Amino acid sequence: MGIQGLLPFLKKIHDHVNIAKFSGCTVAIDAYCWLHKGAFSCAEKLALGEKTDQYVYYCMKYLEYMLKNNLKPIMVFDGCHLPSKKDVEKNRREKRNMYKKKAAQLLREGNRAEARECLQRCIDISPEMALRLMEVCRERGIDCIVAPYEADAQLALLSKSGIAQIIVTEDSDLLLFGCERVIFKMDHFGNGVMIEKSRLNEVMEIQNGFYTFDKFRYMCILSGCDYLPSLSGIGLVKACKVFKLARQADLKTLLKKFPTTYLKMPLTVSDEYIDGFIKAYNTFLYQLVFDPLKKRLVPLHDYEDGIEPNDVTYAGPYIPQEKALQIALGNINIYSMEKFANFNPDNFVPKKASKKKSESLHMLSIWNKNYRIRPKTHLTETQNRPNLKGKEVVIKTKIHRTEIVKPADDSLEVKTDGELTGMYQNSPKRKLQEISSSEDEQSPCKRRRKNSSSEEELSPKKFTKSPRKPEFFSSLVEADVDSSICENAEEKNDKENDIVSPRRNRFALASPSKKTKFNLNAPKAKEVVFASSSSPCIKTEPVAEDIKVDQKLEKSTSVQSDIETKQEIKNTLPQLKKDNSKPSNKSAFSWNRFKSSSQNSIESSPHSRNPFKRVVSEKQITSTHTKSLGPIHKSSSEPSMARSDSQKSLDNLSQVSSHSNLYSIDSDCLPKPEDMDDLSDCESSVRNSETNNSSQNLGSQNSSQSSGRLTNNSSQDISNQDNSKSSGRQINKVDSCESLLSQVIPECPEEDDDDIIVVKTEPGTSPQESKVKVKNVQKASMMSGCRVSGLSRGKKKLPAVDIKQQSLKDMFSKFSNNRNEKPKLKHEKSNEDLNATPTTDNSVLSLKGGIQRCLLP
DNA sequence: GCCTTGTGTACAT
DNA sequence: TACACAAGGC
Repeated sequence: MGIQGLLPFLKKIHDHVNIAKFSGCTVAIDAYCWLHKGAFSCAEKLALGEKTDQYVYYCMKYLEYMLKNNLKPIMVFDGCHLPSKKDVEKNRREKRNMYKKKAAQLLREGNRAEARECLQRCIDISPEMALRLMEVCRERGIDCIVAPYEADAQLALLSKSGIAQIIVTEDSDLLLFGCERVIFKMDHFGNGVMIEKSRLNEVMEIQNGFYTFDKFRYMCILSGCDYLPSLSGIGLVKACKVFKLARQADLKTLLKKFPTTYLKMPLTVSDEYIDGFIKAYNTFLYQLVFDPLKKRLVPLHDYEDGIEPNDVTYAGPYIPQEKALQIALGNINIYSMEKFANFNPDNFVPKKASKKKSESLHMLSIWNKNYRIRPKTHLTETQNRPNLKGKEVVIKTKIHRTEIVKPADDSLEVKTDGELTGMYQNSPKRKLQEISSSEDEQSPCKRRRKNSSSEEELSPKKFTKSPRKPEFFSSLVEADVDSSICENAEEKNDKENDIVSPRRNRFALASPSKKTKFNLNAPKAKEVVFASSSSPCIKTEPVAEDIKVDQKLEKSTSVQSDIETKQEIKNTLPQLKKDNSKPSNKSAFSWNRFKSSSQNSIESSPHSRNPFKRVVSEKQITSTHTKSLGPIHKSSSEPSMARSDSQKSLDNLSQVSSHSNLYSIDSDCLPKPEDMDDLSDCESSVRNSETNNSSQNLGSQNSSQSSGRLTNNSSQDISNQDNSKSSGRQINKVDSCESLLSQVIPECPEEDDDDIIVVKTEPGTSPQESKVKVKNVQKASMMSGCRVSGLSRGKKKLPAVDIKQQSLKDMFSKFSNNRNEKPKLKHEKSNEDLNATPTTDNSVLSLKGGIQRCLLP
């Protein structure tokens, strides 16, 4: 989700680049983004449980481009769900389930196109899919790492530690985590939008010296992030205004008074919101990540004095080191927490890795003992660009043919002088002139700014248009530019100029009108605390729940669902030749996960706690204060608020405000690592209670199903479900969904002898009545000359697929060719027949469009 | 008029 | 997941 509207908000500092320019660098990639996009193209197959590698090929296209351009990609995968993000994940899961139900309903109604849309919306990337991609990547010599929690934080670690110089993602959160350079919206040809951390101040328009990265982070959190919903009526613009005007106020006081002081809004900020704010901030700071070089689980940033790991378990409960390593290597299924691979980097030899041996140690695998981080000198040049004034240098600049300036109707349009000037200045020829011209006294930064407005009007692919790129990248990459150039005296001048250059902070020279009204010397003690905690600004649902409990409960629910499924199959499918009782985990449409996903029984767990409920013990207050507090009313005269200062000022709040223990989130309210080992008892008790609940519900559900009626408004039901409903109700909901799908399974009046698969249509009906046959599949496939998914020609039986997936397949196939005129084949009915009384005969034939192919003359 | 918020749509092939 | 757009509040 990220920060809503952040990327458009940062448009001013969008830098259109091609990643090939970073040749020789390491690129860390948010693998989930590509997987998700790749899965989009094969959503149906995934939903139907068919084997496909389409999403792998999709990702490899990007990676091949990078390898070709001498980049070292590191694929970073998501790990366990973070307790802080539990609500977000739950909502996503519910949405996916809703769309699954909707898809089934639409298929039943014959609306295949819309059903496909729904299936695309309920794409879920399973650990198995991630594993498949990892396997292919490793064969190609590409490093992969699974984050203990969020890939975002893991990517940030790679950036922070210097392992990766560039991050590729679609998630704007990466900027909050502090990544130096992030490329968004990258296409297969490496074109994307780069945002640099060092330029964020240009957007916030904060006076020179008053900007800190923390302010940017505060702004984003205030506007609403994954860990904290925004206050009503507060978006990025208003949040920016607040931190633009605010100077030395400590955070808690600032949050209390900002609506009236800076925004003139009648908004009351509750203490709960402020607590949530601090937690969100800490989650960005201290989320647990895996350091591949130390091979240890570490917080993204070192804990400040006064903060103990147990205080911030919402940023990721501790995981034992060996387990964390196995997760990082991709050997543990992060859903089931069971081992499902056995990758050992010490023994592994990639088969298809590039044979070209690099001498650079930073190009080795990060798991290799000889791996070394790429020297920083190459990249610092990008920040302190050499002043080329008076220098004669040879610059190699690759002109990328990918840029096509679409003439559109330019020729027909009447251009203004400004536009024409802009076009001229942006023409490639002109740019080369600019670069090579030593007479141009403008700094690269000034040129860039000058042209930025006209760039907007020209081309959708602006990356090659930016006049800053050639010298920027040539300094970074091309060896022809003497790197020592930036070490001479002129660099010093440049640095001095940089202070006032627009590159650093174009708003640094604030006009008098922009002067802050904020009194820098106002003592914090005088800040008025607007005491009102009654505002229902934020949800106070538990977030810091133990992830282990979550996983175990999820598992236990899925065990329960397995039991139910098996029982159903036992009762209704005596003739089933293969055991389908265990739904395929490989499917994005996995019923196992579908069922387990609706669990919210954790809320009823004795271990679930409300982190917002604060119980402050005297011991904690003492420890927090003695450890972390500086002078209480220290009024810094320094304009720049360093992180440690802000941290201290935050700590000070706990004394000033009535709410003590600001930083020390009460450990009594949060699960501790040692708690995690004691939860197995909880698991069994919860499982038992769920079994009871579900069995009762199952009974009632069956009785309602036996009436032969569909709960037609089931999709509405699910969307209207109150989150606070009991676990029993949740299971009921799942059952109702199951019933829906059981209803969509087609019936066939005919009987035949070969290869019969029987699936349940309705509970209570006899197997004989509910038989649906797939007739002579092999014959049909051979006759038609088409390939039937999952069925080799030598085989006679259908592949063992989940029954409900099979039913969906049937539904799909029934409606897949409705619009296509085609002659009848043997065993095949007309379209009208299909619509009237669908049979699975056709479904087998028409899978994967095989019908069309076999009809070719 | 500015800003937030909700809805619809594209994403790949 | 992000963007574009429209509606609605202030």
